Order: sequence, then C-alpha cells, then structure tokens
Amino acid sequence: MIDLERKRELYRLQAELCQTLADPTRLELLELLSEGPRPVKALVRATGQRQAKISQHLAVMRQRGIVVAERMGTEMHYSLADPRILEACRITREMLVDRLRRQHALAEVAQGE
Amino acid sequence: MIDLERKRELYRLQAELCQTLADPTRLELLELLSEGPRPVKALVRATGQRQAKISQHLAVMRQRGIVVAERMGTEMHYSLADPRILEACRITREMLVDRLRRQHALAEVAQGE
DNA sequence: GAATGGCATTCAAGAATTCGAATATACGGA
DNA sequence: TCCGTATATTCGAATTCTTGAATGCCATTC
Repeated sequence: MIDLERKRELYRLQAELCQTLADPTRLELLELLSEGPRPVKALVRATGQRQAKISQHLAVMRQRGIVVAERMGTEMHYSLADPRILEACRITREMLVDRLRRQHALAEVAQGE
Repeated sequence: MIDLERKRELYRLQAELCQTLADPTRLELLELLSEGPRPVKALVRATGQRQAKISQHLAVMRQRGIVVAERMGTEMHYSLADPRILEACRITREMLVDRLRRQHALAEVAQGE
C-alpha cells in the first residue's frame, strides 16, 4: 500500500489548502483579486479592515502559494496564483446558497402551517 | 451597503465549510463516501484510524451538513449530503497535483545543471 | 537625509481544533 | 434481561489560529 501513503500526503496538502481558505477575510480577498491584480492599499480600502490584518492574511496566502506578489514602485500588487481556486470557491458558495434557500423555503412552510 | 453585510455573512459560512474540509482524515472520509453510503465500521477499516476519531470527524461533518447519517439496524450509514463537494475537492486536488508536478520538473532542471 | 506613504513582521493573548482515553448509548440476539 | 457489537460522547492536554498593538522596513519626494 505504498500508494495509500501518497494519497494520504495529498490529503494532508489538500487539508492545508482548505485551512488557508477557512477565513472570511481571506475569501473576501480572493474574490477581490478575481478582478485582477490589486495593491494592498486597495484591498485594505475595499475590506475596511486594518492594514496589518490584511498584510498578515496576504502573507499566509503567499506562503501557501495561493497568491503572488509583485512590487510596483512603492506598492505591492497581489494576484491569484491559480484562478482555478475561484471555481472551487464558486462551487462551495453555490452549495451554501442552495442550502440557505432550502432552509428559507422550509421556514416559509412552517410559517404557513 | 446592506448587500456587503450579506456577502460577509456568506464568506463566514463559506469559511466554516472550508474549515470543515481542512482535515486529512475528513477529506479521506469524503472520498470514501463518494462511492456511496458506508457504515462507520467500513470507514474505520478503510482508514485504519481509531473508531472514536472517525466518529468525531463524522459528527463534525454531520453538524455542518456535509454528510447525513441513517440508522440501518445496528449500523449507522453515512453518505454525502451534496455530491458537489467532490467537485470542489477535485479542483483543489488538481491544483495541488499540478503544483507538485511543476516543482518536480523544476527539480529535474536543477539536477541537470 | 528626513519625512512620508505603503507594507511587513513580531509578540502576546484568547479562541478554536485535534486526539487519545475513558465511558456511555443503542440495537439485536440468546 | 443480559451480552456483544456498533457507534457516540465527554474530558483534558497539546497544538494551532486569529487578531490588535506596536514597530520595522523600503521606496519616493522634498
């Protein structure tokens, strides 16, 4: 079962990736970066969060290879390392939205009784 | 910006979902359940982990609505609540595999120099 | 070269997660 | 009803994550 070891290693890496996505601020940053490269300043403005916090989250995502950074004069421009991440995010969001809709419908029915 | 609030709430839920996926054992369980409903016993056997640990992880995923459980006599059969989760997992795994491949290719080049 | 704007890092505290050990519960059969 | 198999829960310790506060660093401009 040497193949199982390889699978387990992949599960570990995948878990690490999911862990990196498991933060609302980071998900919002990814969504903002889906529009294209953005300087930190713009991300701070758009999220309304403290600059240090945004930098910390960007650093985490940079370490894990989810975003890449490039210096543009005095600014740092961040962008997505692999746009496929957006597809994964889209799917999970769809699942959530559907679930919320079902819950809502259920609440309506309960209301009507 | 009432809409922003709604978005943020969705990001929170999405982060919670990602958090739930952020564990190698749970990812392995989801993969096993992709084949169809399975009793806990089978999952314990397939993973080689302690029964309590598997039950704990299943409980977490049940609470978050990722899997559903049904009693079959003395056994509990678990299954995926929404198969779309597999699609999201597949995408992230593909990203990882590609990254590993690139790293491997890079190592080859470095080797050759 | 001092000041400023833009970003990163460090540190510490609090919260959350993971896991093993022990224990509890549920069901079916004798 | 007692037992064994199957599964769940509780508890405590160790580890990890998140964030604010403070501070550091780099490039540009004056």
